[in-house]
Amino acid sequence: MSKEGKADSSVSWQSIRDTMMARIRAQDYAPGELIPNEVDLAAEFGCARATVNRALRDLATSGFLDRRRKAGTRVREAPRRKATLAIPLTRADVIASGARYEYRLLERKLDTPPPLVREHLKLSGSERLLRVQSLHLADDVPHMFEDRWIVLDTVPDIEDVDLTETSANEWLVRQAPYTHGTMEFFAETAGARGQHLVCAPDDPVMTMIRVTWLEAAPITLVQQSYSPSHRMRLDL
Amino acid sequence: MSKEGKADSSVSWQSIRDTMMARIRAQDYAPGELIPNEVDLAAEFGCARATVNRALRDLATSGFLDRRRKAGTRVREAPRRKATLAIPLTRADVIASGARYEYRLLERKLDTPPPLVREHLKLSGSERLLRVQSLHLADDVPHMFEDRWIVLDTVPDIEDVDLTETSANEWLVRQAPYTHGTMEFFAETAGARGQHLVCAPDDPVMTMIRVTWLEAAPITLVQQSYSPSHRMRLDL
DNA sequence: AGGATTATTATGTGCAGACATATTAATTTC
DNA sequence: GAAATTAATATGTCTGCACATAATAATCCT
Repeated sequence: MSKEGKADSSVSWQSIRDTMMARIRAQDYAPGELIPNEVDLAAEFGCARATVNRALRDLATSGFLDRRRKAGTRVREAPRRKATLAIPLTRADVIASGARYEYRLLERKLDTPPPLVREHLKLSGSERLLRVQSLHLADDVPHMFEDRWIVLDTVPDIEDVDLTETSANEWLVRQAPYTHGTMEFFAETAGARGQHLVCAPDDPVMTMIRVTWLEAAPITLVQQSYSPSHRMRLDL
Repeated sequence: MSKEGKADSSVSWQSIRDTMMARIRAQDYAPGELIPNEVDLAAEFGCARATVNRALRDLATSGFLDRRRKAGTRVREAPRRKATLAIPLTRADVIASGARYEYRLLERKLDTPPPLVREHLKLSGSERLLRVQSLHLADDVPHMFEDRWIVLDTVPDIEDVDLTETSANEWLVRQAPYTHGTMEFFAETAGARGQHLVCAPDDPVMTMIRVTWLEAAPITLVQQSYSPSHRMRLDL
């Protein structure tokens, strides 16, 4: 009983968020229904409207509330909850799992892309492309096979980088920030990659294709195939 | 030339965020380095500190900046960009893709879970479980096969729901909000599910296992296997 | 010198007030 | 009665100020 002079007299936006979240869960506010407006809630909680605003804004970006000016705030009927999937940084992910990480450059050469890659990267045909294939291991076991195409017109500097030590991904993440991109996940058979991933050609593997852009200029397309035993885990 | 009296005199937090983002991209602030503090930036932009704070906070949650009290704000060396993966609401997803959605209940019965399911849900053994298998179609083509276990002790109400019309997922999303959960993605062979997904037993399919909880009580475990042609797409 | 104590500083957050903006509701006009 | 105008309202955001908090830097004491 000592320092309840000031800080305790005001209410934190987190506590309001938690209280409102509990009410939504308990269906004190029915799904689809309007909740009290910010002024009323501020009066109820005994705080400024800005504090309520911060709490409700947070719940809205988390997908539990829908807010519109004048129309008010209502509880989402089917809360669209999202898991955040961080773009894989294989080295960090492997080390975080407690395993020893190793990277092996398999091939690096200027190459002509197949039609599918050209289409993904929206290439005109005159661009120079660097193709890099590599293998990432966890505790000496093959973890992921990577086949990458890099548009040298967009990131010319990478042509002089030694990719035997640093993976292309790590260099690009640091040196070539992208503005946007897309990811695709699907299952397919290992095929020839089974050789690198130490599995049969008809074993199922999870493959991710990622394309990144710097505004309108394509940077890289990478296809990563994970070892059959790998599972991608996400928290909700 | 009319209404530049007031609104224009203040700077929006979005414009500050965009300016700072451009500087990070252009490496005006080097990776790993401190950027000016909020007071200085506010002076530069001619706005209140709170406005700068909002902009920088946004960039921090997007993964481009690291902020610590007293230590200041610095540019992340390897920005950990995240894609938000919304939990699949199959009906909405199929319809959004422009296809006709159809749902078929295949089986619904009280059943005893195999050890793997029991382990995932941390069951003691005394719980009653409802097992629901269903097929979701897009334009009359099998899209996803679902095998679900529902813990009736946690959501007793679902025992009386007619699951021939409404899928268990849609009911649960609306009626049984969860506090947290996990998702796992991996590739496997279709096996017996090939019968429902109209593919060979050794065709590779992408499977997701999702477990959700209401505090410490398990709600449901669902295993969804997608048609071999399906690709999960995300924007970055 | 080493360790404990005391400033100092940058971010985090709260408040009251003001105006902006998007919508919806009410009202007027034809 | 339909269309156009006007009013009302809830959220969005900015300002200026104050104090809280965490972490570092400086200082003091032995």
